[in-house]
Amino acid sequence: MSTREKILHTALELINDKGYVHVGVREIGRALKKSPGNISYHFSKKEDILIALLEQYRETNSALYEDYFAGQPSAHRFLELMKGIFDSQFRYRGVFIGNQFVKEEIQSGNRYDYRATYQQRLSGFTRIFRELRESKHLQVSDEDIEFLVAHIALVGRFWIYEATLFDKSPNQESTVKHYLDLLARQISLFATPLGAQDISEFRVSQE
Amino acid sequence: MSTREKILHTALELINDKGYVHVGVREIGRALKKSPGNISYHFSKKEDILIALLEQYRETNSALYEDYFAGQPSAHRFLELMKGIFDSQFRYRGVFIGNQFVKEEIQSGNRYDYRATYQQRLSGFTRIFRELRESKHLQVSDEDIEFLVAHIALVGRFWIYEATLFDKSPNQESTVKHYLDLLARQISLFATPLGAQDISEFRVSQE
DNA sequence: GTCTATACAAGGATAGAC
DNA sequence: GTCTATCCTTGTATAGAC
Repeated sequence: MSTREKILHTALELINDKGYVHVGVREIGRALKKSPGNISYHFSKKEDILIALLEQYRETNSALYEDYFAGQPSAHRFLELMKGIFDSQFRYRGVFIGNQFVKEEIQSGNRYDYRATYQQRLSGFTRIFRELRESKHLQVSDEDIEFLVAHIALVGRFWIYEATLFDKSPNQESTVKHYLDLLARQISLFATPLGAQDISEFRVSQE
Repeated sequence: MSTREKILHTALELINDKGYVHVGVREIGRALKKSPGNISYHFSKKEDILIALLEQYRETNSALYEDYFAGQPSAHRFLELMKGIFDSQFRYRGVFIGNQFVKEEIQSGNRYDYRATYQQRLSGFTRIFRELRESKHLQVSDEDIEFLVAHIALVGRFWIYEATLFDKSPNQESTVKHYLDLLARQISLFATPLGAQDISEFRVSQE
């Protein structure tokens, strides 16, 4: 593992544990028995570490979406996709939580074009729901789809904040299960009998 | 207005505008033509300013809940309550957004017992939905209520994060309207004809 | 190209004079 | 209640060794 990769690995662990603002450049160096200046050599700004982690996260997710779109649309496979995304968000939780910076980076769009990725994700979800309508898993109007997409955009982004709000280090399995369950119940409200069966099968498979 | 109140007022403005981490003690002092040491005299730690603002926010909200529970339960009045809460969250948006600290304060529970307040709010929502069932506005099982409460807890806390994610200073009226609308649509899914009429009346009144 | 040592600036916190 | 002076930590930049 290169020094750069080691830094990212250690930084993510520390950030998940203590939060971005409380992890100093000196501390990352100490954990790796390197000098703080060496960290600066690989990442000239502390924020650059966060950018690199965000990039890793985005690549993981893009692969998950590609997998989904390569197969047949179904409520079951959609929930599997969401489980993959939630697991990956959990792994990178420290990157999202409690730092003004990610927000600023998103707003400035200088280095990490989050806005474009986000728009892509939203149209991805719109496409997913339209396909689930065509495949008779969901019975939804265009307005319903808009509503569901807005819902997923919010829940899918902020569940991890809520999960770590009262519990500093929650259990990944039960936490992801809880929020997936909420999501499953939400789309159940628009499911056809076929979709409902698919969803209940998924929920059983997660027991 | 006492110096203490002036500090809180100015700090909230600056924090809403620039974010907590980017507002320095020296800067608050400069805006008030006071020395930084004087700010420290009134609030020995920068975090204490945030605590005091959280306290103001909580008091505003408690009054709103009391008003609601003093009257008759209805879907319309419930949405009015939520509008009051959303407006107040908007006013204090900088306090919630982009700082690790509020989270830590919640977790430690040293000075600001957020956990207890939060639990109160959750049982408040459970009560509200049970009453709306009794008054024939909603047709919900106990499981549905649990689901709706979980939903409101998440959306009601994090909509303001989402709203400021891509837009640094969003328009209060249209933003609150958008998220209230999502909320109205969500409870519409469980509404009786009476409740549905109540909800659509509310939506019309917000045009 | 990789790393260490070190200097500098900015911001929160504190002691003590008035 | 208010101010000045000072300390300490932390992000950042750079000179120079290997």
